[in-house]
Amino acid sequence: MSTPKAIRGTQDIFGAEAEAFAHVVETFERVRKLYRFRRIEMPVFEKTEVFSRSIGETTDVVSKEMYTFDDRGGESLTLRPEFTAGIARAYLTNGWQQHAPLKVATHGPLFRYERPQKGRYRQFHQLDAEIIGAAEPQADVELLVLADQLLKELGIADGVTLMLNTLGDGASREAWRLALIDYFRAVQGELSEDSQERLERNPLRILDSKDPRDKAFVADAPKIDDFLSGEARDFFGAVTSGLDAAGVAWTRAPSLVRGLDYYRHTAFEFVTDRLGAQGTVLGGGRYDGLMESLGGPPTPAVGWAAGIERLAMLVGDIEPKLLDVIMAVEDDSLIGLGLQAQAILRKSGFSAEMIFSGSPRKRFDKATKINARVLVSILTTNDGPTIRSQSANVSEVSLQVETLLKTILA
RNA sequence: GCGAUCGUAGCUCAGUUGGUUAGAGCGCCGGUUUGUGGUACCGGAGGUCGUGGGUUCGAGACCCAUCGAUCGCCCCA
Repeated sequence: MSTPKAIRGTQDIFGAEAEAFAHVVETFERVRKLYRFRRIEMPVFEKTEVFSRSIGETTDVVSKEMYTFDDRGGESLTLRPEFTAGIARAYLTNGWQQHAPLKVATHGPLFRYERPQKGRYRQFHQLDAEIIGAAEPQADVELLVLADQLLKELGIADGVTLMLNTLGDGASREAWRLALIDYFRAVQGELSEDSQERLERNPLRILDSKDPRDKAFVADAPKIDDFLSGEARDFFGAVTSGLDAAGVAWTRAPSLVRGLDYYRHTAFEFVTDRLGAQGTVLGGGRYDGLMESLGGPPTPAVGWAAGIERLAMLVGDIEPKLLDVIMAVEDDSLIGLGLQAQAILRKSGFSAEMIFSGSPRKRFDKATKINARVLVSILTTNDGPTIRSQSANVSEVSLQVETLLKTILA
């Protein structure tokens, strides 16, 4: 009988990596509460149109990366490739408008059919924070300050830079897009094959091409700043001055664009060079047009998502807290005594583990190999059942543990 | 979807130009020793060499396909 293999691009996370993963999530939960973002839980799948209508039919995510299937009733469903669309749908279908402006946060698995590589998986995990129903630039600022504090508390802010741009309002963005098409079409033959194709589908994407043939032209390409309406310029100015006031460092990235169609105004990425090709660790922006694409009223909103795996890689190994007590039961007739001691210790708030299998003579040796504050052996001596404990360093914990253990045989 | 590198024991790996019964360390199990903060020695279990074809007298090694991993492209968090 052969054992079924895990699905390509999925991960079974264990040990130090799992601890780092949990640390990222726990830190996010702690920080998000400081900013009063409310926790929400979302379904992992939605009707396919939730994503296709909001993210954009022509995007790579929708056109070739979604896990889409018909359920038994013949309805087309899709495993969520991102959080934002589902949250927008929930906002509309649950009447969450009554809570606007609504600050929400969640985290969990997402699914995209991509070629796995470093920091990229088919089932991956993100943190997500959104503010829905707030048109003010202060909402953008709050979200970015939250992101900045999260990275700082994870201890990885030093290697990560906030790249910031504005895409302008709908009209600004469209005028810029047309100017880019004009500009690049003139040199179309000299662009990379990928960019020649992008020219039709998503010309903004040419701006962050890595191909040197494209980079030569990107430098002199039309700048969004020349197409911004006065209102859009003021909005971006308010975001940047807000960040300055809050002490968040940022770098203007005039060619930073977003891959999804719904973004307007503020667009940002926190990037690092420590993760190879997958350098974006947290990204997002304002998506004022999204609610309308789902049939809702015009609703301003901003949000971001962060890759938990990528953050965990930057955080590095997190060692679990040192074990308080390791016990070796060196006599099978005393296992009950060991269980009693273990229960008392754990109920008193100390972590404890017990070795009671294998050769009785080797149990103590095994116990010594496990790093713990207190080493306890339970054995039979001339005085009968005996509990001995010792610790490398006398500490509050070791004293309390010894006191507890003394009560057992007393 | 495209390219490159790689798949040998639970883990890390060795295995010569193709040549007997595929090895080591760690880990695991047992024994002896030691006798209380990581002792030493002896023994044991564990492998259809990712999978399927092919070449050959003979394949872990060579060829093809396939699955998977890794790193890029692309995409994105």
